[in-house]
Amino acid sequence: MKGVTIEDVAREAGVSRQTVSRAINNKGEISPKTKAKVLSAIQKLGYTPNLQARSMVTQRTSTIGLIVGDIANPYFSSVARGLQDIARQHGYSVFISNTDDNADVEHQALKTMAAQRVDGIVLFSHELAAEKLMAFADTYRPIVLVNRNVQHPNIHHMAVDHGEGIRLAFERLWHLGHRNIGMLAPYQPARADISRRLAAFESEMQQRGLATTDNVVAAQPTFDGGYDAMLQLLDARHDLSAVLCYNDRMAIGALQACRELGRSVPNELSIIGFDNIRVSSMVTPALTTAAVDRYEIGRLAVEALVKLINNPDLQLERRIVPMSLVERDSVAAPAAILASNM
Amino acid sequence: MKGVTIEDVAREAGVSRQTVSRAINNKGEISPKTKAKVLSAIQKLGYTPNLQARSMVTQRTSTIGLIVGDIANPYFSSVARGLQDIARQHGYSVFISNTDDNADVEHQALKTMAAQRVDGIVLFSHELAAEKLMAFADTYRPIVLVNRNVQHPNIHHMAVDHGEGIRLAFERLWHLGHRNIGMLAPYQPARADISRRLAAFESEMQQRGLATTDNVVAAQPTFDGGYDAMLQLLDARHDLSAVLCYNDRMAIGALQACRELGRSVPNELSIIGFDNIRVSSMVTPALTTAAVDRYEIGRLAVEALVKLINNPDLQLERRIVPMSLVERDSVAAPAAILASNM
DNA sequence: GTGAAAGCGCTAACAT
DNA sequence: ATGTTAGCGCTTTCAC
Repeated sequence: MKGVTIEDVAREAGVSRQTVSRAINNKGEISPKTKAKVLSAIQKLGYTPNLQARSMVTQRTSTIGLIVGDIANPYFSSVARGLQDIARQHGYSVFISNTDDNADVEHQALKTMAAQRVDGIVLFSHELAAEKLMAFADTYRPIVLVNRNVQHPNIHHMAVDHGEGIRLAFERLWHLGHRNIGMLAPYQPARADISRRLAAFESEMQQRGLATTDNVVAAQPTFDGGYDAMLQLLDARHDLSAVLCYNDRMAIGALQACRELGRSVPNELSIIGFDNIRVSSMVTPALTTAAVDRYEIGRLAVEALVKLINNPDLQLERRIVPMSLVERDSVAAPAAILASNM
Repeated sequence: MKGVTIEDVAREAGVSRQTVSRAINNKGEISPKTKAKVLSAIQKLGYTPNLQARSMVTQRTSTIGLIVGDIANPYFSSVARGLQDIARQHGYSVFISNTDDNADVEHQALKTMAAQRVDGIVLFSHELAAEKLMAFADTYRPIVLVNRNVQHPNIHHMAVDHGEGIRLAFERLWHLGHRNIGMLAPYQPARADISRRLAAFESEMQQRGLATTDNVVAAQPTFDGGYDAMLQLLDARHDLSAVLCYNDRMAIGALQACRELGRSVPNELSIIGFDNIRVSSMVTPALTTAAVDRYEIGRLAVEALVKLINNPDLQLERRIVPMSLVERDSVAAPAAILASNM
């Protein structure tokens, strides 16, 4: 443990503590000569300012908190990376806490962040009751809440536009000439991300005067779910030329089903996933998929947070994180079109 | 921002600050009645102790630092999760910092941790010069250094035994009856993990009187490297019944090569990877692979650290993290043996 | 341009 | 069993 304090530096340099403080923080008037003297004393003694002590008086800790479900989840770890990079650029260190989407743990994590007096919090929380969250926000500094809506002056919002991902995917298919498009998705109206993706699909279809009977199959959002649903869908609708999937795991299951059925992807059938998980680029054919830039989520969140820390009264617009379509090898023009071009 | 201090609580409860402190920390004598009074005042005011202020006097911050190459790397994010879970059990919050394996950034991260006065650091560092690391350790508290050896009283060690992973894999193959075993690995003597895995393989072979000519092929540690190397290896040695790979990516490339060659895995050929990356369980056949429990690395690291924080003079033995063989579907008894059993 | 005094919120040590 | 005093390391305010 190092015991070098500002006092030691002051003595070494033959000045007062305040002068050392000025040299460190580039604040107030100080002669270049004195400053150099102080800096060399700091160097000599290996002094590192004690941020805890500083924060006692400035009421700022230069720390922020990130609360996620599970940092081992690649989604969150990418968000964390983006957040940390930008936080560091702004001079903040970051505390990370995992909740496993448990309400009590979420609450506990918030309290721990408060005890550490972090300057702001980026929060992924689905479980904590809105009133508890609001009660916490009453007593605390800015919070950036992601993918959830709880109105409070200290809570600012960021969200992924799930519908946009589906729209991008749909438009790509439409543009290529697909007219018989199906979708594989779980049926859970309570889950916002699921219902939004599904609603976006139905809305795209209806806008183009396409019927949505028989071309949506519900299943678990897993590899097996996608596999089973795909068999079922192709059985009901032989004419389908493209299938959208709620997530990549289902899409990869669907790919497997096509392989076993001998339906070539993308030549006979185009498949699009959602999320861009790691495996998506490794399956054959590599999966085209709609995705958010997760690093970008972290970046945007911390930039909003820093603004709010520096200006607590600011009211930021709900920020929508853009999505994009990662184009790989599971999508092509429908076979009919290809044939007519020959 | 909440302004409730211990003073406010004391006034509300009609006691002194010290009594409040005692109630919070369960230290010293305090009558149950007073304690209850204080606790209810805390509740009423929504008081949260200021850890920064506490740490000023206790010289403990209840924080630890984790410095890794990249938290978005699933390896590190699993380590981080294990570390955070156990840290929380011990009452520590954790700062995480990424270095991208850059020496300057590693140094910077250490300095930031020092400025935050973390009580201890778990460090993954390959690049920072040993002398700079030692100079830092001179001035600081306990450091647990993973997979690297820098002798210093404040630095304690933990390492993955790469050789053990290969030994486990080799023994499994041997036990099944394999006698013609090859290996795919990069050739980079400077990288400790590579040379240890290779050395372990050669040592296992020699111990059993097996020649190691022609059955090791060097290649990049990638999917393509594994693919190419496998073609080369099978061309040179038609009799091979099993192949060990430096990592899973090479192994998955090797799997692909076998598929194209029409050599069935595991019936004609057994393949074992190393690391247990996510995809390993998703390829066909699912890959048998040697792996460290990454969560366990985090757990062990923080437990060592906590011991050291509580007893700075302790000198801990270098801790070896156990490996295990994750058995899936890419390994079977050699074809010859299966045939003779029919 | 520099220094002295005050105080951030808390606990250790001593007093009562 | 409870209160008082002092001080952790720093910056802010106000003198000089």
